Amino acid sequence: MVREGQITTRMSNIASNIENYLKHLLETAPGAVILLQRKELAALFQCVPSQINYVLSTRFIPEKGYLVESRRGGGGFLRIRKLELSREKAECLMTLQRELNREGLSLRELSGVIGRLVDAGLVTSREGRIMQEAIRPAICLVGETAVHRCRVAALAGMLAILFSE
Amino acid sequence: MVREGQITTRMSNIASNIENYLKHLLETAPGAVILLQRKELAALFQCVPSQINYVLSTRFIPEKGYLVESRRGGGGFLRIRKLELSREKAECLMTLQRELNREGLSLRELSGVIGRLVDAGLVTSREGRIMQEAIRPAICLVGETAVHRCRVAALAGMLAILFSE
DNA sequence: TAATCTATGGTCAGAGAAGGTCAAATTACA
DNA sequence: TGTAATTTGACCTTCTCTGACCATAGATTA
Repeated sequence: MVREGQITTRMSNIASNIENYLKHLLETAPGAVILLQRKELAALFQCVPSQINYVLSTRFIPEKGYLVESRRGGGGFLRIRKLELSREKAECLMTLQRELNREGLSLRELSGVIGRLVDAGLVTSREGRIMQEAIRPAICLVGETAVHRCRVAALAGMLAILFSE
Repeated sequence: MVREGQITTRMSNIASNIENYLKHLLETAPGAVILLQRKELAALFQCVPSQINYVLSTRFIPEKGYLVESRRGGGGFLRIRKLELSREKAECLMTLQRELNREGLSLRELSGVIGRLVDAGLVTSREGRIMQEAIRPAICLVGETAVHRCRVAALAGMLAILFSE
């Protein structure tokens, strides 16, 4: 459980080097967006490509204010975006997301987070319903294709909300 | 994931280049209809003719609001039309929802459905971004099993979207 | 008119080009 | 020394590109 500012010793592992490199790129990038290729980045740091995924999945997550998109196949890419948030918003977001990562968080509690956003006027009630639908547990999500099925179910539910108005 | 039209930068591949070219033509074409020949387009982009079919069948599909007609033989042609979908007609999209459970539906296709809703004015662009985030494959699911993490990741991503505005 | 020729576009399977996932092995740290 | 973070590679999925072969429309000719 490493927190910024507590690190006194080494930063000399590949993951941190890549992290720093990407953050530097993001700082100087117009729009705080960078576009790159996994294998090139891996080649640059002389590591296996999956190392890049490790870095992205541990350092460039929404909780930390980053959004990552990607595409496979020829012309594939990774796009990393740094969200530019005001101080208050960033803090509020942090708080909420810290809450999300607590262990054993129930669906009801997730749902509660959305409810509070609506109450606070940060999210319209319609947006709130869309989000509720997105996290509603879809029945029959057994097996390995669970994640994709989860997405399909979420989208189907969101469509239902949208069309019910 | 990637929603066409929101992309600001992209890795270059032939398919995307052709896609952009055609969309540009469509934007400036009276009646949102263009008429062209497969082999000429292929020659323009220095690719095999079937590449054109690939682009048409992956990017200019009804789900994304395009209609393609063609004719073979001498004087053959391709006609591509961008459909104007009125809000009233949007109930057609209900069919899409029925098709969401079709096997082999890719994330891009799911994403395309959302894009279509935005285009149709059924969904605000902000709502669209929320929804895109909800179906994006959580890149932070490494080594975890899955569905609940997926929901948490989706909500985290949606929060990030909401706070970035 | 029927047969044939020629100019198009269509289909499909396979190769190639990315990125994604998982779990075991290793390393760093408290 | 035990736990968490990192590193790696085998294997998977998705997207793109190509070419051989197919189908059709219109023009030409017998």
